[in-house]
Amino acid sequence: MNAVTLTDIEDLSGSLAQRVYQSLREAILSMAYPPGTILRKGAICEQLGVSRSPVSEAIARLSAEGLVDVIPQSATRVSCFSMDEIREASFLREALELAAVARVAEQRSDEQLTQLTRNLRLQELLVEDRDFAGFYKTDEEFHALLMEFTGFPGASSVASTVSLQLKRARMLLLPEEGRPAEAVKEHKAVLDAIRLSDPVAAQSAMKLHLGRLITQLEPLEGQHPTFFRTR
Amino acid sequence: MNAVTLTDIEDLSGSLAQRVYQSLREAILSMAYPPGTILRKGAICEQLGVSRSPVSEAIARLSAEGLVDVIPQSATRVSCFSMDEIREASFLREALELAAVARVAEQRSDEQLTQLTRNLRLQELLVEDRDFAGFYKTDEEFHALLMEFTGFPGASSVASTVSLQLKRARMLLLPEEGRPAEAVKEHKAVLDAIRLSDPVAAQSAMKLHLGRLITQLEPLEGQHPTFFRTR
DNA sequence: TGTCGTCAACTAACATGTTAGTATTCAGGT
DNA sequence: ACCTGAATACTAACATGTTAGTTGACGACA
Repeated sequence: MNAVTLTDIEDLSGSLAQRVYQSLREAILSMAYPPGTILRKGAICEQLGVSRSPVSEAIARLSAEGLVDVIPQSATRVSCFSMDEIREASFLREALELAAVARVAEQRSDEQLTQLTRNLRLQELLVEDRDFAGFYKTDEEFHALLMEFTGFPGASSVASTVSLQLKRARMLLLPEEGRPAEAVKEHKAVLDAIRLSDPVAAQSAMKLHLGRLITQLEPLEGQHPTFFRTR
Repeated sequence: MNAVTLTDIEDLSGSLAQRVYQSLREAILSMAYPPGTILRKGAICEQLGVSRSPVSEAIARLSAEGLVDVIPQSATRVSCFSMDEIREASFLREALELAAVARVAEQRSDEQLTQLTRNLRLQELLVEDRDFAGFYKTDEEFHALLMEFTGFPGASSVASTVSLQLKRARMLLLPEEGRPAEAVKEHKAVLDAIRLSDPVAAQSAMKLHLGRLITQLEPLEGQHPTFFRTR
């Protein structure tokens, strides 16, 4: 059991520890390792063909990001969701994205506007083709572009780190008919406000958009009780 | 040379790695290890009387937080400031604190209001006594309280992680006559808006306050060129 | 004298051995 | 049957040994 669910680290670049980290992270975010799964260092070492050092470092990082809980001298398991943490992540993400979108609306370049427009066009095409996986990826890229266009290179990674739990919880959402099309419309509203250099309008459009996600996420606790921390 | 500038890990709690991390972090933030200082794992192990494992883990964390730069297979040094990074940290911090203060203004409890008021009173007393170190600490506590009172336990630590570079750069500021008294006034404006449950006023008061810090920090690049990354 | 290539010394990165704390199991007693 | 506690098996945490990449110094050559 527990066959090779980890992506081979040969395909990745960087230090061993870095590659192990990416492999584990991918497995956790994709729910290949569902919440509660116990991670055995020994098994991971064997599967990936590395020693315990890089695995330990990777797990330490995952622990810092809240993706795993390590119980001292005992075990380390994939962390369960908690609706409180999800709300917290949503709050933090909203704070960052609202600040970003306002800034971008104020001082975007034409080139940046073009890139965003192109991305949005792509979103429309993908939804039309009912390629939801592709849309999902392009959606994330849209938000990442906005963070990048603040001119602060680290902002994007902080935002994505802070919303890791959201990204993971989102995997539980069943593709809801018509939701992607709505999301595109909301993105469009954000982009229109940016085009008009109207930071306030951009913020409220973005706030509306982000509010939808947390609304979708709320009922999850009832639907997947086993994935949530019992209080 | 390079005498015992590290606080003894005996005084701290938690795992060894945790204690080493705290000790190093303290040394870097207090500028006992100024930017550019080369960290030798061997020397640190000797000073603290531990092996390389916990030291490596600690350095990995510091690296993730941007406090040290690791040059693969070669060396690890305390990271230099860059004004771009400082501006980025300021942007991120502002995003988080504005969101927090608005939320607190909207849904604070009376107990929380009391705690903030007590803190502010203490600030006044410390400034009156010209106890600037004490004021500095209470100032940070004020901001930490606001993050805590959002009801999101992790928000406070995210905010402080994000603004680590600000905290460090602030150590370079010479105590400017009258600045603490002004800061107290600005805090007071924030608190007044919170008392009146006026999120918009609270945000603009906070924005004003945080803007002051970055203004003070800007000239630092010229005053301490050796601490800044050369571009 | 200046430049290039080789070599030695040093460091982070990785592998592996050891310790100590935790949880489970199972025997013995009630 | 159920509670209790000692012994055991397992894990993370820590220590130490090994590898490999980088840097800087030194010497041969132009």
